Amino acid sequence: MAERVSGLRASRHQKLERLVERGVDPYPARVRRTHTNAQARALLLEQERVEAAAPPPAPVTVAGRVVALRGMGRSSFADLRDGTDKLQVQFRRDLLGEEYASLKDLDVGDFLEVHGSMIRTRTGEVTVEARKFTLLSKSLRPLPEKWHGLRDTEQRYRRRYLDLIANHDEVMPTFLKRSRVIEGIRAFMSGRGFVEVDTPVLVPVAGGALASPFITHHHALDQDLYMRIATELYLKRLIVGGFDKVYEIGRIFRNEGVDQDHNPEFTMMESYEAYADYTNVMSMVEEMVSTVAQAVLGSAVVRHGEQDVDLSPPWRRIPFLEAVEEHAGIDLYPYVLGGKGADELAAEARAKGFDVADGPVHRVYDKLLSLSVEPRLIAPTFIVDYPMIMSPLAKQKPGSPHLVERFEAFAVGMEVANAYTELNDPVEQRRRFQAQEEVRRRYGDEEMDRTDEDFLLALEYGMPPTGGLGIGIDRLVMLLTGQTSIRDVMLFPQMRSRE
RNA sequence: GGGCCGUUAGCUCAGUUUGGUCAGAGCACCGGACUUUUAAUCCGGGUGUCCAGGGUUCGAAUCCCUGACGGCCCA
Repeated sequence: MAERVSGLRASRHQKLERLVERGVDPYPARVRRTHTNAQARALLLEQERVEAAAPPPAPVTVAGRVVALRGMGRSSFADLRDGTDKLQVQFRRDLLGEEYASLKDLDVGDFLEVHGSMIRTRTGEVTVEARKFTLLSKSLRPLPEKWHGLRDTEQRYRRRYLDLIANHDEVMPTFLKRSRVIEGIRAFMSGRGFVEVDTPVLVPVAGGALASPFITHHHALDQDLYMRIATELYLKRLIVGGFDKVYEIGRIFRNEGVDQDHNPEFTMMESYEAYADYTNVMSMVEEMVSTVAQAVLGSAVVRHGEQDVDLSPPWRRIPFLEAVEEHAGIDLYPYVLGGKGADELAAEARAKGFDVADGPVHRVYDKLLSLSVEPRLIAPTFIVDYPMIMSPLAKQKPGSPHLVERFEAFAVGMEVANAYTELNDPVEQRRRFQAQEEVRRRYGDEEMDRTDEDFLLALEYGMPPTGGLGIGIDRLVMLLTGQTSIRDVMLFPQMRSRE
């Protein structure tokens, strides 16, 4: 029973019916491809290179999507695209006979298998001269326009497959690079002796970051569970268990807004290295990012708007308090020492023209950093030594009781990494969690770290001094591909459902 | 959460200021011509829930209200 279709789609359905009437299977199960488009092209080039007099290469069978059709009467051309290349096909009535007429049931968007010889046309185009062709899959919808592609951002994100087809040359390379960035990170980490692990996504306590979790429920256990907001606390349990170097690349879920560099689910790489501290991690990050850039782009220099940004080590290192002092003109030291309070700081910040709300002091610190410092950090920069209140999982900096050994890495005005010398003192860790709970109660702020008793128990068994790292893969891909929206480096960014 | 902008044919977009030959163009598609095209070309054809729902009006794509979705900026 055919779906009732109207307008532009009707003609494709009519073609489909004609094909079925002729006994053609519009969706056959078998493909007899002998060469990818790239291989077929290479075959001809190789033959031309070796000797013009050499025997012509044997016929090939290629397959792909018809992305262009040019009818010329007794001869027609199609462009066939597979995952490797685009290849022209010529159909000649004198070579195809009766079969030539069935071209009229072919549409742009159909998948086709073509058997024929590799030739060069008079204009020099490498071409398959068809002797036989078989429909592999009938397309029932017209594709977006060939000149402008698909411009509507909403459609590009909601129907990414169309974006990939219509804007192939712009969009596909970004996602291929994304894949190679992740490969590059794995190679780098593996080369340094790190072991890749998988830890739970569904967790009883959403800890390890200052963020709101998604909540869900397990029916059989009759227990609420959370989607992880970090992998940190599980990876540290593994350090307790005796892994010296572990990392995980995985999806993280944070119940927060959507904007140009936030998506509720995103990909993070976290690593933990025993017997290391945050200075070792800094060196590793510099090296990793420039190595991956080199591997994926062939250069450690990326383009950001009008300027070149060199990712080669060493990166600039600026203490947190100095950075805020320099860019915001506010001396945070009295606040960090505890002499002055959060409301006073918020008032001072507002007096300097920063739009910050009253709230927990760590929020004001964070706001000042993101308003005054972050946008100016175009060249890769480490901000180091954060106020302790912002960083409940980081170890105190020796000699600076209110600071911790923490850094964040910034580039092109965006945070890309966060790392600590990990706090491994279980008594102190409990105290820090309690301080977080305290702030949560006082301000009703869900974005505070949560006490994870099972994690504290693990720490009590003893964790070696450890350097830990979290690096946002999506943002790293943005940095390396020059994209300014996280949606353009995620295949399926979060969108509101349409009703 | 606030502000601004957008939503019209399968796609890319005009048309909204000033309500009335405003249902339009290009590509795509359909019919015809064409044996070397590659944004093929030439001739003919408009295929539509103007985002949705209310309202104003003799008359609404256009003005007003509400809502949906998206983008950008701010928070």
